[in-house]
Amino acid sequence: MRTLIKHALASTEPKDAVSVSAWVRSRRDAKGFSFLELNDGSCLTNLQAVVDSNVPGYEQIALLTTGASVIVEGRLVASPAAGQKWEIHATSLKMVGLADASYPLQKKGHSLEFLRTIAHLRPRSNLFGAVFRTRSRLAYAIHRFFQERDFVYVHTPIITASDCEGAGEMFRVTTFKEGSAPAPAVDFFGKPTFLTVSGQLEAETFASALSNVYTFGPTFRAENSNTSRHAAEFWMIEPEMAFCDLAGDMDLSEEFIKATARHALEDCAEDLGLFQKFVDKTLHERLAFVLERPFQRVAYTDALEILAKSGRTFEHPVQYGLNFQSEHERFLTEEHFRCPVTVFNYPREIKPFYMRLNDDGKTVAAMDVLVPGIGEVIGGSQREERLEVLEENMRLQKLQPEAYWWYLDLRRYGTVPHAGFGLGFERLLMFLTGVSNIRDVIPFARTPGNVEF
RNA sequence: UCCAAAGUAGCUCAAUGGUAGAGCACGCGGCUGUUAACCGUGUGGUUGUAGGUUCGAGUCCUACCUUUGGAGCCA
Repeated sequence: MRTLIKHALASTEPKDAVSVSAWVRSRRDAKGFSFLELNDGSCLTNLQAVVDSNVPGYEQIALLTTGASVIVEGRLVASPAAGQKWEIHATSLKMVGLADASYPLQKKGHSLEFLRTIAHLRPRSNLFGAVFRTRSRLAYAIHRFFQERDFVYVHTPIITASDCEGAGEMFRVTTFKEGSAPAPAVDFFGKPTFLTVSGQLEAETFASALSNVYTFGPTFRAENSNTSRHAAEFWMIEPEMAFCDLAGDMDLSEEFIKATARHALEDCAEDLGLFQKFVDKTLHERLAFVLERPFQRVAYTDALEILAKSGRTFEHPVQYGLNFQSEHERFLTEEHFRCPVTVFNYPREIKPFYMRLNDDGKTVAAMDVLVPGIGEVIGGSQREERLEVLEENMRLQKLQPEAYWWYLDLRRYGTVPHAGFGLGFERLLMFLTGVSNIRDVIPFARTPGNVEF
């Protein structure tokens, strides 16, 4: 039976018979025997196999170059040399698949740019193995976070007919053949359809029945964004809570960030060690800081004042009614507060129609969580639960209420104050791993002009 | 999309306008409980693409392509 390397390495005693199936990371030949560094992706650390020349299969040793796949059976014993606690002394060696000289991954380091061009092979590298193990563990942690708090997981649709969700350019979905342009009325769905840019509106319907819900799924934006923080396809997490106001929303967002940071530190310690060493020397310090301190909460107008009084000259104006620019967010999180910052109560004009109008009549109950290094990682709000106010908002933003009849129904039948937020999973991963390009935390990145693999 | 920078061997990088090189990878030989093994040796190039300037272009100019960084949009 196959033993995963992570379990072999975690062994507390020698074992007479283990079988390891893995890929060769490197081979070192000695007189009469060879060392094989084996990795099966179950953990960062390799298992060293010692293969004596009289072991069945040794005649193929010269073929076992970096990248080849093998099955090694043998005894797990304490290693006499420094560098590893356990090693396997082979009793049989079986070559499964060769990797010829064109195998592009070397034992030495590669640039992230090069590895992106071989996205099908990069999970075999130390860094990307660590990134994608961490991604998996965090996805699990996120489900656990919500499930433990009695949130219901809702699968909101990928295909939508709402063409004005207000969250960015959308991809068209059609069954029309290339080059043809018939009317949407005779297309598959009988109207224009798109890939979702957010599951929020649908999530609100379920929150209005099941109280606390969340979505966690793929999301699409057709923006021509060429940055290290944007992808055309990404995964978004959107909790939505009934009978909840903005303060409760901010509480949950802070709790969420802290829980995922704690989980990463505890559950992905080995992989985080790699990130700390090779990607971001301040990673542990930053995560510990996030865990220890409450996030700073500052109203939009107060944040404006901090920026205005900073003595800094910013490239973009600091003025009521304008969104914060990257330089402003960076100043707040990286220089002024030096920790995650939650900015709330934004001017009504710069936020979407569904955000709840505050009593001042000028601001809405919106909040953005800004983190050092990444910028905005969470955007959320208390939703407008009053039918008349919501309809007025829609008219102000030139939206047609009829198109949102089902969304408005929530306000007609047993409306409740409710709130939620959206969070980009990849941006969270960037924050928790220190990896600075979104293309390196998603298995196969889709960006303008790039859909290979 | 805008601004800036960069594209040279499979990878990482050198090369005053004057004969394209090194390390690693890979091949061969040697040595060794090795561990990014080591020593010797060999293979490896339409210098991103297309034009232009020049006696001569990897090097200078123009356009395009790609990548990176920053900006906008946002998650």
